[in-house]
Amino acid sequence: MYDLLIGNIKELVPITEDESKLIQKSFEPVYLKKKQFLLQSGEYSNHMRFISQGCVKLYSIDELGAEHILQFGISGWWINDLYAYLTQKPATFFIQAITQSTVLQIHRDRLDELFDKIHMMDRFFRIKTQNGYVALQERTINSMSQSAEQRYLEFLGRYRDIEQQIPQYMLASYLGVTPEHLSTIRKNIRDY
Amino acid sequence: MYDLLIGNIKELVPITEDESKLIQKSFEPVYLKKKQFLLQSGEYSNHMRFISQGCVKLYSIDELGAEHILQFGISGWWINDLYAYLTQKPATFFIQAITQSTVLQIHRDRLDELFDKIHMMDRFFRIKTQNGYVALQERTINSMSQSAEQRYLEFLGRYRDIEQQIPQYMLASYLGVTPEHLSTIRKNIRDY
DNA sequence: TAGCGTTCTTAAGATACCTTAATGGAATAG
DNA sequence: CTATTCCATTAAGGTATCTTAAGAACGCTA
Repeated sequence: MYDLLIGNIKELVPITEDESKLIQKSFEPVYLKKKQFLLQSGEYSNHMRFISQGCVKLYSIDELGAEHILQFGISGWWINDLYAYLTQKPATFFIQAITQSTVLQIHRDRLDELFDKIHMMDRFFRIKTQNGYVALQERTINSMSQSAEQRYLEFLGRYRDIEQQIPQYMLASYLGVTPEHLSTIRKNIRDY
Repeated sequence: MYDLLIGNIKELVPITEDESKLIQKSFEPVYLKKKQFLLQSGEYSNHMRFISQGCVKLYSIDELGAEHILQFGISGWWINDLYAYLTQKPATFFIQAITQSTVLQIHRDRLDELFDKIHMMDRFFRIKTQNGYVALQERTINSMSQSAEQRYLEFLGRYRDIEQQIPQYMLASYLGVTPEHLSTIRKNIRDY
């Protein structure tokens, strides 16, 4: 279970065997059933989270009660309400399991200890965050310059592995359209 | 000129006097006239850039020739086509001075040296990138859940210092609406 | 101070996407 | 296995935003 996590780290930075052991000891597993919450709006987010298995979603609910999915997470991805984690303020997002999932999480205090002991942990999270930033930036550009149909097709091309794990109305929420509209988009594509 | 840069770093992580000197030696100033480019699409982005003075914009141009502004940068902000910088591929974005500006930039090779010599530099960019990620995430949520008028008002509340340095059509591009539409939004607000 | 390019405004018609509502099929719980 | 809830589809009418076009205001520069 920890292999995926350690592999994820070693992919980007070198760590020693001892450091690897220390890291593993700092994470604890969380088992989630389908639809179970890992975090709810209003709670404090004191852990960094790595998805070992399954599929989860990060979303917010606006004043009108509508759900907006910011991010999906599958095996090998990190997920968090980063703002809440960093500021130690109550979360504004929800994190919920879409399928039965296993998450490895580390408490902020443990992680801060690792940051002080292991230079490469700072580097690892620097690079990870940079990559996440770039991906989010590209999504922003796409949502500004592309039609819903183009965004749908691009999502399919890039994340077919996620598309197969989620219901269509969640993809609609991620793309920023109504489920009805996504349905007509798909119909238009079918009809060429 | 370097005071703002060093202050920006010391705000987040502790560095020694020697390290501060080393950092300053690694950055070089770039002076930009109004409308001058710091980076153009197709070029390689080999520097991390800190805006010491002035106002610049980071934008892309889509297939239809329309400009989409991803980020403004003013005094004290970092700006880059991070994807191009990290992957060493040709840039897809432009960075252009809106007003006469001074930028402090560091070459990737120098920065990588700093990362190896100074643990706190990795931490500094980790935290900076995390903060940038959180800000971008909030912008994403806003563009998904709010009307153009709400986004305009929120921008005014948050970045009035930027709004005063840029023409309105650039703000329209940043908000993801046409200049004409922003104009009618403003009219509606005037008329209560 | 005149002239010219740049930016902002206004308005009419077009379009992408939303809202609501109804239906049938698929998944899930008892 | 059946009832019930959840999910995808379709369609009609509505709204936010875009496109196009024109003129007005602003700000350089000669």
